[in-house]
Amino acid sequence: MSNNNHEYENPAVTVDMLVFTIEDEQLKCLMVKRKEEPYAGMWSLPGVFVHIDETLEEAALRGIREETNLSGIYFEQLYTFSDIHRDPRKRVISVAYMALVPREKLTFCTGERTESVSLIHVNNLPEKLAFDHKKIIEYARNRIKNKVEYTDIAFHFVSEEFTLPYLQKVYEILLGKALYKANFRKKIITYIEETGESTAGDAHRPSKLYRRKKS
Amino acid sequence: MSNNNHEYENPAVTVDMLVFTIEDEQLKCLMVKRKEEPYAGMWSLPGVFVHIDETLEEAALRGIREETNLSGIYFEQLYTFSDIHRDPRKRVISVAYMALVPREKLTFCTGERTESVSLIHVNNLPEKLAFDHKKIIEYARNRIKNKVEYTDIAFHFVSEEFTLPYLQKVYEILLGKALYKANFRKKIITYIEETGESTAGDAHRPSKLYRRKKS
DNA sequence: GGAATAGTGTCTGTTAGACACTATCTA
DNA sequence: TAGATAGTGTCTAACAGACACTATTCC
Repeated sequence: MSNNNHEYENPAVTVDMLVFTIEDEQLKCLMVKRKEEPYAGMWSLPGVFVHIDETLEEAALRGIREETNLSGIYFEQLYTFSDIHRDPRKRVISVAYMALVPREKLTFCTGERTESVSLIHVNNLPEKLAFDHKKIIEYARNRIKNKVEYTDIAFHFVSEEFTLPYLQKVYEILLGKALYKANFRKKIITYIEETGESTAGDAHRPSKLYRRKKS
Repeated sequence: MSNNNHEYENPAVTVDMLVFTIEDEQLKCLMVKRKEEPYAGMWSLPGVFVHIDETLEEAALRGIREETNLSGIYFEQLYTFSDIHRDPRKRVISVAYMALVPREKLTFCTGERTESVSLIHVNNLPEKLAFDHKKIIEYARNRIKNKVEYTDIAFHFVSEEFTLPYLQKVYEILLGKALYKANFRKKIITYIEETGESTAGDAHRPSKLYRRKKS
């Protein structure tokens, strides 16, 4: 299949997964501590080599399942990274996929090829990450921030039923700025409907629960 | 390098280029008529296999230069397509790049591996295109339509100096709907400045020439 | 002056931003 | 009733949409 003419040698293709969630009022990304070289002992995004008989989406889901229990989640293709020396071993082109999940849906476990798995606060990343993964995470961070403004991706971070104070908090975390309560509610109210239920038990007024409107 | 285990066989990687421009008040895409199998005689996007020692961007520019004179143009990565059988020969993953150019900057010539090169009206594509290129073009068409609303990509279709009536026409073509002249001007005026020149010679009021503001 | 296109003024309804207010829970 | 958080009413300025008007050119 390969020969000495570089025109006919194929680069390897990987998929790197970014699983984002919100925990402790912070945007976090699932990362794994590498067991093997290169970058042994460093944090990296979970990733897999793309098999010859699977699509990128299938590879992405396979990668996610190695460390988590996730299925039926929202994810989208982010960008394809191709710097020549992004992997010190050989030429590797990586397609990044981004998943957004509510914290309650996510449980994770250490995979075979990893030392540990953890949720890393995106605004407080370790100084050095494996490969070009810092760049990839920053790219994703930016995409999220932008899309929050003109799409409904923020809803992927909350469960089916949610309170408006919490949804607002999510928006504030993703946008990185405070919002006016009354204005936020006026804008968001058209996309949601009351479930009829409320939270209760705290020493203050309970908040109503909402779900997204189907329309 | 490769063996019988499919886990270690690499898919081939190509870059497909979409060069968009506006001609005769229509959005058009540069396409080539294929000389070789597969899909000989059919229209397809210009594309190249990615060399082991070049980035995707470098490959994209190389692909563009085979049929055009373009350099220093605007282009962005569009999406990576990975359907298993998108290429009947073998497994090929393709990264699509999209370039936007004013018609005056573009000249093109038939490359070595192609029968002819032409600008195809995007709203009136041939019934069948090679590979999954129809899907790719439609994806790009959508991206352009969306980004016109919240970015300044429309400016890439006009030359450095332009009239407001023409710029409005470009917006209308990209959005696929008519705009009110007064409202369009009010919105766009903050991003541009007069050159001091005007068009002239027609049997009507000449229009002022503008350029983009740097700020 | 007439045909044609360039360019402006303005009214209206909607929305973003800011802020002050009222409501409901538990201890 | 105090403390805490949920939720509402409203003013203002900015903006989008719609439309009617004026301006400049060449014949």
